[in-house]
Amino acid sequence: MVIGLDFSSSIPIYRQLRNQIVLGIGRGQFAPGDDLPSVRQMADECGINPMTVNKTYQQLKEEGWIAIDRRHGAVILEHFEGKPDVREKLQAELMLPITEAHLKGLEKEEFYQLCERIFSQLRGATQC
Amino acid sequence: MVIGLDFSSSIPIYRQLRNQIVLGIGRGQFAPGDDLPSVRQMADECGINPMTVNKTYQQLKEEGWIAIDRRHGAVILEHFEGKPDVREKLQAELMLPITEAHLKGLEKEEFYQLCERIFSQLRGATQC
Amino acid sequence: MVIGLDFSSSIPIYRQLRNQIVLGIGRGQFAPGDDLPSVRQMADECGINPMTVNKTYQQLKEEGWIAIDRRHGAVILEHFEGKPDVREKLQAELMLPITEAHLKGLEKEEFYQLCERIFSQLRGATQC
Amino acid sequence: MVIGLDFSSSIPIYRQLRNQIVLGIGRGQFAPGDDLPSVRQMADECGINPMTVNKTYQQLKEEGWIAIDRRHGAVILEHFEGKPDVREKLQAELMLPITEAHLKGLEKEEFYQLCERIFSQLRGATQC
DNA sequence: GTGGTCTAGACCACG
DNA sequence: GTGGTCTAGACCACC
Repeated sequence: MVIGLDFSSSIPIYRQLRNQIVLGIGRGQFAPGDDLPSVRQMADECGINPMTVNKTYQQLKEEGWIAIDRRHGAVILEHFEGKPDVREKLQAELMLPITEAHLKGLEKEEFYQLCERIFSQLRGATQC
Repeated sequence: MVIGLDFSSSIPIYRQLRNQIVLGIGRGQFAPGDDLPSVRQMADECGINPMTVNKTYQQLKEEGWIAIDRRHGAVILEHFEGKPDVREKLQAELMLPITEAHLKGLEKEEFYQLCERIFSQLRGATQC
Repeated sequence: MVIGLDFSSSIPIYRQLRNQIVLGIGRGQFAPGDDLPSVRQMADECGINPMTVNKTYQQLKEEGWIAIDRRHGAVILEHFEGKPDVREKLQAELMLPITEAHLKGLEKEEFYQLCERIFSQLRGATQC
Repeated sequence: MVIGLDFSSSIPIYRQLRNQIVLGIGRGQFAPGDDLPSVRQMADECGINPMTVNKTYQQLKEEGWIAIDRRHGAVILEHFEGKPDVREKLQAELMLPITEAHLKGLEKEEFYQLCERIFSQLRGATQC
């Protein structure tokens, strides 16, 4: 797995790393039961501080994506039953990008095509 | 226009304000040609410092949403044809929320319903 | 003569107007002895405040470009013998744009071509 | 590097600082990959407020001269291939000074000598 | 240590 | 009246 980090982004590194891992799970590059690289290994690969990786892993654990086992390190979990506010959270996250894209002239159809493309890259997604 | 700011959010105030204004344009609460409240006025309304509002306005100007006329203050612009990378930006912004929602069990259909609801609130959007 | 003003520019209007008039003199659109429009007329044409035009004219007078005659209004002068620091001032003004253009990859030859083009538009310039 | 600021100039400090840094890059005093002093350090050296330096750095970042790395602060970038309108921008910037100098009697040859002198001070410039 | 944000209050130029 | 700039001093997140 290749992790792309942008050190000059305004998004903190630990958060970028977290996002990349979640996307990796979505794409099927990490399957439930898989181990994540150890904190050190990941830190070396990415050229960042182990503390930063640690923070990422703690967050992923709190969010229910992984379990951290003293003996085996971080393991991807099977079910991601997080908080039940998926819809509200999603709506809040979509509102701004959709509005901006609309104002900049993007057609709704084109928007849906784009969504389809994203869905098609997801593991186990219903193809349309 | 009522601007809702969350002072305990991790999103900077100047950015929240910027987002609220863009959403306002999307909803048609601000129409092209309209004046935005003056920096001081907006600052008073929101209970924040004028410099913070100033930063927001500068950003909106750079992004092409408004022009700051020496004589009349800030005015909403007509065309928002900014950079041609609307699609790429949108895709980058959608990737993560869609992936997360999918992994948490949200069906694609439900996702599209949610998008429709957002679109239906936009000024001049094609109703489906 | 058409005056182009940008009301959202960071350059004050009175200064933009001053620059446009100097450029007009350079192009030969205003010849020595010509009258400038009256303050009112100019203000109307440009859609700006007469006070602003007044400020421009005062500045042009101080800089030695025009004379302001109570009876005839503003007249373009023949000789523009300003302060003798033309070279130093010019060097200071050229340093930054040349450096930036160079750093952005503009070749020296291209730069000189561009200068030639500007010179060729000047009244009474030696053609090369 | 010595930064010369004129506190009585009409050009804002943050802009003067920005210009000085770009000139420094042009002269080779800052090479790609070099670190700029930290915001606080630069502020101390120049005797100005850190926020002012911050504004300069943000502007340099937006203009593509530097990147602000979360870990190491500001770094001079390698390529300055920004917007493709270098020529137009340059022309707009040269028009006025050339016109004024011409009207004040400066010969074209003298102008070119002056340009040569500026070019000769640039890092990696072709000597003529 | 770094940069990022925000405030309060001041002063200035512009129109 | 408007926006633009600057300061001093504070607090925060990140690494």
